[in-house]
This record gives sequence, structure tokens and C-alpha cells, in this order.
Amino acid sequence: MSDERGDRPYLKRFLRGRRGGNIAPDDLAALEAAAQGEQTYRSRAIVVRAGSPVTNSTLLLEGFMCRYMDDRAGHRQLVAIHVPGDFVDLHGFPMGWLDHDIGTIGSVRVANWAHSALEEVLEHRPRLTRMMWFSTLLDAAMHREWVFRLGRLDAIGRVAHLLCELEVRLDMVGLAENGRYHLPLTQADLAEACGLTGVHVNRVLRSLRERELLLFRNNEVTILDKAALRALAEFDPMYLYGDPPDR
Amino acid sequence: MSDERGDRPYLKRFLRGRRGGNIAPDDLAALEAAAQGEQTYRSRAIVVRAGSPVTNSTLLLEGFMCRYMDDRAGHRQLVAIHVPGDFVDLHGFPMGWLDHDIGTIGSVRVANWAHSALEEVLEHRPRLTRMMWFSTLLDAAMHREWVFRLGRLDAIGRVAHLLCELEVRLDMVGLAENGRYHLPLTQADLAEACGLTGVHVNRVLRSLRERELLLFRNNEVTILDKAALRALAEFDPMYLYGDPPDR
DNA sequence: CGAAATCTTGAACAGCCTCAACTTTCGTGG
DNA sequence: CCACGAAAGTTGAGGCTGTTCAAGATTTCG
Repeated sequence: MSDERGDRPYLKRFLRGRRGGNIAPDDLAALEAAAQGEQTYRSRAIVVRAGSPVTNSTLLLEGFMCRYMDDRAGHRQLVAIHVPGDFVDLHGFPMGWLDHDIGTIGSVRVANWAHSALEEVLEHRPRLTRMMWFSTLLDAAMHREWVFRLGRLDAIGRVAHLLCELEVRLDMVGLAENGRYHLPLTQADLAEACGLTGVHVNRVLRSLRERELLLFRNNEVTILDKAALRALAEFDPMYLYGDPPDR
Repeated sequence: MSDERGDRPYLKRFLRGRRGGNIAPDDLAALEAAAQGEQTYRSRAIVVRAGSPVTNSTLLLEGFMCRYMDDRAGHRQLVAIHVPGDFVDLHGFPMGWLDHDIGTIGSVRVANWAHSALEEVLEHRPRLTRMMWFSTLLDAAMHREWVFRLGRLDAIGRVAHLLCELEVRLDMVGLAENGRYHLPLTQADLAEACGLTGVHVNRVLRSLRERELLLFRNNEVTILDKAALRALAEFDPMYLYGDPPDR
């Protein structure tokens, strides 16, 4: 699975590790060929604004991006964090525009597809269309889990759950090793994803460290006790639709 | 828009009121013809279990349904509420199974499509496929708004926001009038959707009543001051992708 | 009509927030 | 390479929002 896409520089991580994520070689080649080329954005850049027309879609190749909404006071709520291999704004393809902003976290490298080109490629490829559809529904499944996280878990559970999710997703695309991964989020960013304040996230991280469950220092997460952390977070990666060996 | 589908008993409410929700007549006819017929479920029934294979998809014709997940203690978190015209488990078509349970709230009437029949209809209908895809992305947009609601609003804002959302969605399908609509939820159900306790939802409803913003009695919601309620809830229906006149 | 579910209210508590001050790290230009 | 300012992280004290527990009132439904 990881090698057979070595010659697909853009799509090599797309749907990697997902159950049913095997795309037929000709579909994959057609999609890869329709790309417009790659692009970079600097850290903390806004890539898509809520409400403005979206005419192309972006696959994240390197780095982290997020989707977010602001409340009246201007405080952000992150609604998604994207890792390499994610189509960050494919929702804009059937929708035409987006209800939220999309921005970068660190600096990123992305690939682009014009919607017109996508339409052409997908016109006679119902299987590939369903794969793309599937990939947007993975986002929906993560959204639901985030609703659960915010609605039912306390502060420590929320932070733990998010960091468990990222470990699995990064592991699927080969960017985590033994529960260690790079994560260029500030504590304030974590707070914006977890519906907490930065101050409280700081205390939560201290508690996780003191319980010897997890470390987060220098933009690096180290999970010390995965089983205990997952128990605390009520985390079950089922909703990520991974291949059985990855679960 | 509302009349031209009068002869489509199942689909007459599907994507009604949505921007870009105009389905070509032949697509609509083909989809309607592929339905397996209708079915009813009693109140508080479980329709789909998380993790079990889904081989058909369900369009809600009458009544209310919900999607939910349970925490370790057995407490529910609702992740979606469905109204007539919603394809409640279309996510199962590209996914094959679901990460959450689906149940009824009151008693309901639904129509069913076998996935094999759907596949056949959609095989050569990329436009219709994108409409179905779009309808699942409306769910995703609502999920995101629920994340925002739970992450950034206080108790009164959360309840107000949910009831604002349901007013718009029910109005789109002709089931709300002047801010009044039938809603067979208990206060405990509302609590499960808002990440609150039933006790506190009771106090919140009292506060909304005393502020003369909204009444909820006898399974009926009456919005008394829509502008003030929306302001309190930081509610903007943009994310529901409605036709401009409905916004 | 009676039982069960739902709604309502009160009192005490806990978790997270706010505000504030201080420390450490990062980034940039001299 | 160092110095400096800005950003990020850390810690404490006090307060508010929503929870928990409990009891009673009301409604629903068989």
C-alpha cells in the first residue's frame, strides 16, 4: 500500500491506511494527471475564506492545516485539523463555497485541482467519485467524534482524545513512530480545538505529564502509555475507518 | 420548487430549499423509481447499529430521527437530528458501515434504497451523484456547527442555537410556520444534543421563556423573538446552504 | 385510575474560566 | 552572535457556570 504509490507524488498519502482506500491504478493515474501543480503557504496563512466561491481543491502534502469558525468575540473554534494526505477543502467541490475558514498551522506544501478538471476526471469514474466522496465522509466522521469529545468529555479527556486521534491519523500516513509525532500546535491552538482556554490546557498537559501518559514539548507529542491514555479519552479509532492492522 | 415534486412522494422534500437543490427531472425520476418502498418504525427504536454493515439507505419521510454515540457511562451524545427530507444514513453508502447509532425520536415513516440499486442509478449520473454527495456534506456542515456550538457557546446559547437550526430546516421543508414547529424531543433529549444535563436544560428553557424569546411546551417550539434569539445563539443559517430567500 | 416518564425546583459542590504576574522560548535585526 | 522584543508557556487566587443529588409536581399512557 505504501510503496505502490511511490510514483504518485501528490496522492501517495491520500486515503492511505483506510479500509477500502485502494484506488484502482487507472483512476489514481487519471486523478494525479489532473493536478495543477503544487504550492506553498507560509505559517498562519488563511487559504480559504468562509462564503467565498471555491473553484479548486487542495490536497495537503506537507505540514498541518485547520478549519475554523469565529464566534462573535472573535474567538476561534477549530472544527478540523488536517494532516498530509487530506483533501482539505474537497467539500467545496459539491458545495461551491464553504461555511468556514481554512488556514495553515505551520508552513505547508499543497497540490491543487481545478474543480473543472475534477469534474472531467470524475464524470465517467463512479468508483473514483465514491472514493472522493468517502474521503469527505471521513471528515464528517471526525466532526461527529469532535461533537462527542466536546459534549461528553472533560478537559483532560478532550485533550487526550485529540492527541490520540492525531497519533492514529499520522501513523496511517507514516508520520508517527511509536506514539511520537511532530505537531506544530501551540497550547492556545489546542485550546481552540478543545473548547477550553489556553490556561487550562496548560494545566491539563501538566496533569498528563505527571500521570506519565503523554508529553508535549517542543512541538512534539510523545505518548507514554497508549492504553491508559485511550482509556482516559474514551478513544476508539473505529471512526477513522482504518485498515484492520492499523486499528 | 415545492410543487414540481408533488408527484414524487418520497423525494418531494429531499434537498428542498437548498441552494443548488434543483435536481434534473430525469435524475429525480430515476432515483424515485429505484426506491424499495416505505416502512415505519416505532418511537425510540434503533434503526442502525454502529459497526454493522449497512446495505441500504433511508430517507426520512415523516417524524424525527437522530444519530448518537454513547460514552463509557452510557450517556448519549446526539451528533445529528434529522427532519423529513433528510437521507439519514446515506453516509453508509460510500462507507459500508457507520461509526454511530441511528434511532427514531417519535414514530417515523421512511423510504429505503438498496445500495446496489443506488449504485446502478448513480453509475451514469454524475450530476445526481454530486447532489447525493452534497446532501451528505450538508450533514458535515451541520456537524461543524455543532462543534462550534459545543465549543464556544454557553448553555443558553447552545439550546437557542439548536432550536434556531431546527426552525430553519423545518421551514425549508414546509414544517414550520411563523417560527412555530412540532418537535417531539424531551428536555433530556435536548440535553443530550447540547452537552448539558436535563436539569440545566430545564433552567435554560425557563430563562428563554422569561426573556420572552422562545416557548417549548407540549412538544411545540414557538419562537417569540427570532432576531434576539439568533443574536443570543450567534446563529447565522449560512451553513445550511439554503436558497437565498430562505435565509 | 395508577404507574412511569417527564418536568421542576432547591442546595451544595466542582470544574473550568478570568485575571494577573512572571518565566521561558523564539525570532529578528543590529 | 548577541540583544532585544514578542510570543508562548506557567502558576496562583478567586469567581461563575453548570453539575450532582434529591425531592416533589405534573403529564402521559396503558
